[in-house]
Amino acid sequence: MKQNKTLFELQAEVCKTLSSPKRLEILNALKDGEKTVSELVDILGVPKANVSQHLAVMRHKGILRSRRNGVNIYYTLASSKVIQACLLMREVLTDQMKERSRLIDMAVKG
Amino acid sequence: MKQNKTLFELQAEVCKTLSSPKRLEILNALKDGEKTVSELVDILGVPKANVSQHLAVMRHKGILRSRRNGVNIYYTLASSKVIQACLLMREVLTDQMKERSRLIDMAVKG
DNA sequence: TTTGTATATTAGAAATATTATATATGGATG
DNA sequence: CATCCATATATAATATTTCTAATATACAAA
Repeated sequence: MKQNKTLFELQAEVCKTLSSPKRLEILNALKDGEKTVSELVDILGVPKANVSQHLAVMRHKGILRSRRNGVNIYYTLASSKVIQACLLMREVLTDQMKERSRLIDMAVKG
Repeated sequence: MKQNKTLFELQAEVCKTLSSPKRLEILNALKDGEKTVSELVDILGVPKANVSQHLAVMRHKGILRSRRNGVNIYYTLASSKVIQACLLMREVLTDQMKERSRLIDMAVKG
C-alpha cells in the first residue's frame, strides 16, 4: 500500500467517495437525521447488500457513523460539511450548464 | 446513451470529474489564471498526451475553457465555483481525519 | 437450549468504468 | 515541408460496482 499520499490524492479520494449517485442519494436521505439500513433500502430501491456496501464505504471513510439498536443499525452523518459540499457541487453543476449553453451559442452564432 | 439523468447522477458526474489527483492539480495550477498545455505539463511532470486527456475531460464537462494563441493553447477555469468546491472538499477531509481519530480513541479506550 | 426470523454485513465472481501509455493524426508557423 | 504544440485513438492495466450466496447478530417463541 502507498503510504504518503499527497493533498491532491487525499482530496481525490474524498471526491471519489461522493462520485456515486447512490451514495449521494444516501447522504441526501440522511441530511435530516439518522435512518436504518432498511429505510435506506426502501428509499433507494436497490438490494440491501448493495446499500450496505455503499454505507460501509462511507463509514470507513469517516463520512458516516453507525449505531445498533436491537436488530436495526442506524446510520448518520459524521459531519455536516458533506452536505455543504454537495450543495456547492450543485452550483458547479449549474455553472457547467451555463457554460454548455454558452458554447452552443458560440457554435450557432459563429 | 441514457437520456434523462437524475440530479444525483449529474452531481456524481461533477464529483467524478474532480476525483483525479492530476485533474485537481491542474485546477489548482489554473486558480490564478490561464496556462498553456506545456506549462501544465511542466507542473504535473507527466506526458503531454496524458495532460491533454485530462484537459479534454474537464473542457467537455464545461469546467475549463481553452483559446488558441499562435501555436499555444491556453486553458482557464470556466467558473470559480470549482475552486470553492475544492476548498470545501478539503474541509470535509479534515473532518474525516477527526472522525478517524475519534474512532481510534473509542477503540483504544474501550 | 434450540429453533426460527428479521436485520445487516461480507466474500467472491462477473460486468463496467477509468487511467496510462504508445502511436498516429491535426494545425500553425517558419 | 519540417517542426513544434496539441489532440485523438487503441489498448492494456486497474479500479469500481453490482450481484449472488453465505455468514453474522439480536431477539422471541417453542
